[in-house]
Amino acid sequence: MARKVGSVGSVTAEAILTEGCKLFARFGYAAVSMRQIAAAVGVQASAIYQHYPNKQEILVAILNAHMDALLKAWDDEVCDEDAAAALERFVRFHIRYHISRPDEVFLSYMELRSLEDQGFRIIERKRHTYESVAKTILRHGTEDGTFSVSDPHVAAMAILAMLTGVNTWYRSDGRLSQQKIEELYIGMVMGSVGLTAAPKE
Amino acid sequence: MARKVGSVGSVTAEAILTEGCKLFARFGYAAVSMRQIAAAVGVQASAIYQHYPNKQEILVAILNAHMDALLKAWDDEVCDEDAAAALERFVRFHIRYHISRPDEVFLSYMELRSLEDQGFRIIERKRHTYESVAKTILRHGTEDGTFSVSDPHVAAMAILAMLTGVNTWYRSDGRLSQQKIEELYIGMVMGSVGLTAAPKE
DNA sequence: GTCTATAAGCCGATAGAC
DNA sequence: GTCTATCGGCTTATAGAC
Repeated sequence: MARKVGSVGSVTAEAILTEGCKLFARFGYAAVSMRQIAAAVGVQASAIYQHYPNKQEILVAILNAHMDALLKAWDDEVCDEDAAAALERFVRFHIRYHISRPDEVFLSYMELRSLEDQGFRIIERKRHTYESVAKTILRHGTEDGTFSVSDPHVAAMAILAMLTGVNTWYRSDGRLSQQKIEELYIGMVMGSVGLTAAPKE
Repeated sequence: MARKVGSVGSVTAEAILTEGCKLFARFGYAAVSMRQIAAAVGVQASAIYQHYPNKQEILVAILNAHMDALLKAWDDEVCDEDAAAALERFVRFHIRYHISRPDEVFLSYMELRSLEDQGFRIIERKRHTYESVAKTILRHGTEDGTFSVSDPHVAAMAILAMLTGVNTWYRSDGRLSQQKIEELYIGMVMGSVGLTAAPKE
């Protein structure tokens, strides 16, 4: 298991995040020891401190990377279109992205409480930025008369919770394909903002 | 702090659940020590073992009591009515009940992973029973033509996630009254199952 | 960059006095 | 029913060899 010779630091640093994410999601931040993470990576616990100053910074790095990747992925996807098409695109994007990273998603919802002051503020702000994506789509669609929404903020929070909830029951070998799930949720989301028919089909 | 004389065991047993719930919700099950719980109750750690055989059983007792109270509260509320009225009643009930017990709700979603085999199965089953309440309302309403729902199971999970999500942002001193929140969510839920107008107003 | 060894302290749980 | 005292084990983090 020793990798003393020929080991590459950046590989270890990356593996610490990958294995830490899996373990934190499975057992909870507080329940996972540095020894457990080290064992999963294939090094001794003390080697971790070459890459992260303490356990807390591992969690911060995982959540930061997740939020940055999420925001970047949406930036790559977004384009100019009407409100209904934008909402449909967002629903598909959110479901697809969140289903593909269940551990990171679970962590970023459940372990915010394990973050200390500065890390908490940074992650919370990035989360808020992502929530604003949904809120902005809903506000624009409401202002131009496409949607019938009383409170865009509440509607955004409701829709985000609904979509993220897929992760609690989705199984890749389950009854429904990802495509089918996207369509079911698009139907419900569109209905919830006052649109009766799906924009396509 | 000692209560050696005149202490009543059942009061301590109850306080352990109350304080344990607060602490577990705030810091996570694994991060809370028996000493912390004991300090919050006002006894020494060893006194806890008079009431619960170990830490795990405290968590099980908290979650069991929560699920039993939730199912009982719905049983007291339910009555014979049409599907739209039943769904509206359920939405109001779920929001009201969950807002009033944020710690228990957070725990029952986040610390399922901290439960060992038997406790997990018991709690999971009670959760499933509660999910069936929503599912049954949606299935009946779909069968009699009230709702337009493609998949009652997915719709139930989506609606439950949306409603439970209120707890992530609700503040009792916030912009919106509980009454107003219920109405906003009823509007969105009704829309998501294909009903355009609210049954009242 | 990773190792071994270790410091200093908290953990869950138990024994026995009152 | 609660206390004090304690056991063995595991924790985060550091020091110094290679």
